[in-house]
Amino acid sequence: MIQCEDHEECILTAIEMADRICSQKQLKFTDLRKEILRMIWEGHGPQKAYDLLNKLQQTNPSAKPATVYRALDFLIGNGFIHKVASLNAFVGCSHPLKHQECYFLICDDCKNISECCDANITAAIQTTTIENQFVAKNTTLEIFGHCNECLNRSE
Amino acid sequence: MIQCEDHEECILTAIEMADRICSQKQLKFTDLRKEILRMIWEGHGPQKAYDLLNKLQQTNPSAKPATVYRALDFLIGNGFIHKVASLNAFVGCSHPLKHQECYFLICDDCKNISECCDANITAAIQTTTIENQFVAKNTTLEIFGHCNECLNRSE
DNA sequence: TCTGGGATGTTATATTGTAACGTTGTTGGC
DNA sequence: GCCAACAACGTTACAATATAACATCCCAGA
Ligand SMILES: [Zn+2]
Ligand SMILES: [Zn+2]
Ligand SMILES: [Zn+2]
Ligand SMILES: [Zn+2]
Repeated sequence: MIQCEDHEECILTAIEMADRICSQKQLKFTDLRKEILRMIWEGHGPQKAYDLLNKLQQTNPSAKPATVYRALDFLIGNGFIHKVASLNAFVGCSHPLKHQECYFLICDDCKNISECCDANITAAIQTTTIENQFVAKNTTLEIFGHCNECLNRSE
Repeated sequence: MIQCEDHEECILTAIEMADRICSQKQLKFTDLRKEILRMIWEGHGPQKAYDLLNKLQQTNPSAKPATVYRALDFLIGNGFIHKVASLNAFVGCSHPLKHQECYFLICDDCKNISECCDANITAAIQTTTIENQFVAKNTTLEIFGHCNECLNRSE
């Protein structure tokens, strides 16, 4: 999900954005890919591949793991979703054109996940990679802890 | 591995350090746990659980997945190794007392992995988490790309 | 010596992800 | 329109990663 007021609206926006980008880039935004993207956005947090498969099988009983994983590959490859490596789960990207690197805050309690793609972090990482004479291609930053809502609730 | 001149020396140092810390903390550094830690350090990069199991079975044919995973849990829990989430692999920690959070540079070519636990990155992350009113407990930062050696070699 | 709890053994199973190959469907050149 | 090429998808099988549950062992401390 990632911070929204009207989640239906939020889902639609994400799908329309993906639709537009696919048109521009001549990518095939098939029903299957759209359906998987919708299901990822519908969940309020990281979605697991086999949960997506189970949901998909309700409307498409012949769906198989490869069905889901191929759609996920497409969506990841084109920046519409991210894989959360620490969770083996997938989450929608709220700004698929802006960047490759997304950083995440993930609440251990409510599982809410939000992107926190701060330029200062990017700069600090870049400084360190340069110091280490390393050419970075891809960065995974996943910060686990407790979100404000859960902290307040537990007081 | 992580930067060393004499890797035998490097392995021994890591094991002795773990031994000392376990004594101090009254932890049981059993033969099995020591063996798994040694095997992780012997590899020059992230080690996979089932590769460790295969090696272990050469001397301990009755070893099972749980055998390895329990030792890994102990080693992770006490900071002697880290899990590299993006790779489903495990790597020795070069400074188990210093911190919980280790950042990694991982070469896509040679698979060499080095810790890059820079304070500036930590500070940048902290600033962002505070801005987001988030209390961080655990951070995964894995930077993939190409190391200096591999860049030079390919020129 | 007894005993409680941690470590390990053992079996089974859950979860996550890919390989390989066949079929379908679209698209663009002829 | 026809056909070749290629991408998407269907299908089967399997590989790779990880955990649950319960039994047994073993040692430190009462
Ligand atoms: Zn994103
Ligand atoms: Zn929360
Ligand atoms: Zn470390
Ligand atoms: Zn390299």
